Amino acid sequence: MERHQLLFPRSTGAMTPPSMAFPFVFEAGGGDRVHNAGFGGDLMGSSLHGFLGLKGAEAGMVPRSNAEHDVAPGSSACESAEKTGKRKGEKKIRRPRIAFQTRSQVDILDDGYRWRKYGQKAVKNNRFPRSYYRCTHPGCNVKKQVQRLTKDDGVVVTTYEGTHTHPIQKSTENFENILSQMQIYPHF
DNA sequence: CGGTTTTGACCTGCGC
DNA sequence: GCGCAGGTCAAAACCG
Repeated sequence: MERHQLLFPRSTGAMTPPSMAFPFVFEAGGGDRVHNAGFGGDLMGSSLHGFLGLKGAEAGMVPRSNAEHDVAPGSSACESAEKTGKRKGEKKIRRPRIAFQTRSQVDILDDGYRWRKYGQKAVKNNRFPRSYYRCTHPGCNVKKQVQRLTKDDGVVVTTYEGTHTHPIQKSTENFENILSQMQIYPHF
């Protein structure tokens, strides 16, 4: 698999079938600098309603078998507990996840939220480590994973998990440029 | 000095 | 049951 799948969880309540997933690649700034891109804000209200909002979404999981050796969503999310001190005995909470690719020289695209890195891990079948970030806003448990593709180190896969419970924290006007350059691949 | 990053250890789920 | 791989914690280091 080359392209990562972007999942738009629907409100149907049914598990989103893999066929609904489509790769989602946008390229920004000719691959030069992307770090001023920002999500959220107007984005949610216009072009991609619910992109990071994911209101009421539930599914968004890709079956492990579908992901094979690919990055992000295949990783079956152990994300077990909410890490409030204990890890065991809690049920699995599956949050909506969105994964997409960007072509960028930098790993971190600035989506307008503040993120704190809490881990980095080498993953199999990938030369590049995966980085784990959490939204620093109090009470907001949104996480994201960032990983560069082995096959194309110009491509960064970002996986968002969860819903921001607060407004975006800084201007996202740059991101609209990204959106306008966004490329959606209807098949993969 | 407060917030962020780094990094090794630890925990959990899954496949064999 | 065991080992592997992925995800998270937490202390120390780093930086503005």
